Amino acid sequence: MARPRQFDEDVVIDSAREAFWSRGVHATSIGDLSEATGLSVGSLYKAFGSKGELCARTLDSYLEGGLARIEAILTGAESPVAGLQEWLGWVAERASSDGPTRGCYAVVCASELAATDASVRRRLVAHDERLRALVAATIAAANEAGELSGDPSRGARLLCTTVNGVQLDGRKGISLDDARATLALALDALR
Amino acid sequence: MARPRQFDEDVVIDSAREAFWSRGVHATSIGDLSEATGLSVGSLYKAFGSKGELCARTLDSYLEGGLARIEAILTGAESPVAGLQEWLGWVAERASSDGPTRGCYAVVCASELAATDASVRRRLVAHDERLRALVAATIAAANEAGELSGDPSRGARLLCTTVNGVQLDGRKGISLDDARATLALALDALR
DNA sequence: GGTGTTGTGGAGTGTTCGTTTCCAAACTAG
DNA sequence: CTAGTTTGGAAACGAACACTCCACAACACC
Repeated sequence: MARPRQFDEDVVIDSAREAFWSRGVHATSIGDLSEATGLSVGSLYKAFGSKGELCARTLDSYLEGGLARIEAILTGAESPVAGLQEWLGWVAERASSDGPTRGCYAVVCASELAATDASVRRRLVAHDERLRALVAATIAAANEAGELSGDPSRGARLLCTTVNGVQLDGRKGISLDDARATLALALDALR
Repeated sequence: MARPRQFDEDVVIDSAREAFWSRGVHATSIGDLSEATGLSVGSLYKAFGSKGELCARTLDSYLEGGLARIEAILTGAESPVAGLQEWLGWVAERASSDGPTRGCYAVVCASELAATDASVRRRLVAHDERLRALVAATIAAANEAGELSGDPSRGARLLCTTVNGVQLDGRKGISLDDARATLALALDALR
């Protein structure tokens, strides 16, 4: 009954996230977003309401996609420990690629927004809990298989925290080898 | 020969850091800084040149003070491992105190500025290296004493990365017990 | 093909930003 | 006391910000 959209919302969200990610959230202006997405300022506002809401959308899709990806890795591997290793390897590659402007988008949002924006903080905390639960379940399965030992929930916390730390290192620049070695050592702590 | 300053530069820097820390660097305006420090806008500019330079000063003094503190803890303890434990305990307390607006100031600067400001990045990388060297030396000493084993430089990287991760967790909110347990587990990986 | 509805994009909104300027007050040295 | 210098602070600057509005274009429906 009316003119259809000329853009794919998901594509726009991905482009916007790229912009937020590389420059930082506060340092990215609406003009930057317009340039990055190819949409005019007016269209951005009509589609997403505000800069904050657009940012929230980019974070949500990032978290959701990441969690699904991790779940696929963990459940698709040959053994629980192999799954964990594959996940950590994937993290190491992400953290060390593309120079110092990368790291984890959630980490960027956490340190820039979590202190002032309660809804972002809630989102991040909820995601952390889901991820930790996922990892803890995998560790528990590895324990049953005799591959690991120790408290799954504490182990999950160590792994997730170290993963975040490595991604923060990635923001400052870290080599693939260093990232891999650090994460492997953290996994060793659970044996 | 002229009117003396009515403020202590170090006190002003500390106040400015508090403001940057709680609100985020980009989200803190000159007006906020003027209110936090008690100095007028003009005086701030006369004394520090620009917002960026003032921020750099707050980061430098933070890094320097932190490193000195850690060195004192590590060298003043009864044994190398006791020193590491004391350091990690101190980190856990800092990360879990004062609600979700804390965490590590260096982490805030890293994720907000490191991607775009090369001089900040260099500063942070240099500090990381000095801290890792300090920790690696302590681990090496612990190895000699038979308290720990394994490669000191990799162990230092794990500890420092996990410390940063815990401080990032602190930004989102973490309990003292969780912070302590996570760091203790990381230290266990070096046994 | 006309009609109605929605998407689009650019010009324009008021606000706030970081920064500068200016001047009077405050203080020291002689 | 006086001359000389620096501080402190209010007002003002242009630029950039997030956001709005409106005329027009593009399509679905009848």
